[in-house]
Amino acid sequence: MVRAPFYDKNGLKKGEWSPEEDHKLRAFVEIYGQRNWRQLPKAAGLKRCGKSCRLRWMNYLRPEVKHGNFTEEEDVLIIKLHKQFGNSWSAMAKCLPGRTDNEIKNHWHSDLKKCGKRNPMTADHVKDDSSCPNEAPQNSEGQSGADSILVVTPANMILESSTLSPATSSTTELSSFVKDTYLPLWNNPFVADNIFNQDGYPSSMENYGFELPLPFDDMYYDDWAYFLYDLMQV
DNA sequence: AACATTGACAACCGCTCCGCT
DNA sequence: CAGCGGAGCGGTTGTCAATGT
Repeated sequence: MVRAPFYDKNGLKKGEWSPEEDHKLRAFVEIYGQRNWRQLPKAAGLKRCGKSCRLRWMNYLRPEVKHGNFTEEEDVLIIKLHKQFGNSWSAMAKCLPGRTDNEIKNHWHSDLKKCGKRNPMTADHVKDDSSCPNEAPQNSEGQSGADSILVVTPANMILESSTLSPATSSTTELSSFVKDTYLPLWNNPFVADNIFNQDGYPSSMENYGFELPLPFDDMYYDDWAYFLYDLMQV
């Protein structure tokens, strides 16, 4: 299913990897770690270029890489993420533990793309939905899309709020309590960011002039991110 | 049964980014 | 600040299997 092995003019092997090569690469990386990919093949006794070794490790040999079919949940998430990130496969991969950018890209081109065409409703359904709170695309100025608000949360986590942000979406359905208490945080993301200490746990809110009956006491920053994310869905 | 088409996926290629000197 | 090298990323290709005609 892949290119037959061959040697290029520099004597470097290309094409399909043999089990023996896989074994050498895996053993070497597990002992010495992922660094200096250019030197690695020589040190590991592989007649491959560093790039090829890196790719093989990242996409296939890494223990955390999941092999096998994508689940329905993963499919839905990928469609949502594609709405959010476009073709930033690596960003999408960060939101899908165990899946590589290459896998997602292949899956998209071979399967999900045509699903979107076939069923535009699916695409509409996920429109403007921020499905991954971990990452958001930024332009060179560190901003996302023109109409977006960037919410920087702990650990440099960035939430992109599009038109669905609480400030602009169906606020009528947003309880006044939530609006009055959390929207100031929403609109002051850097304050929100500071409520967490370096370990990712919340510091005292009174330090920042907030008296919130919060779920914060035992709220880790991930929870906080998802809490904001949930607000966006209101 | 033979041939053509499509799907799936590993791997390659070229470009960009980033850190170091 | 510029140049260089390594790493990472996204697009593309090549090949085989499955399916259709």
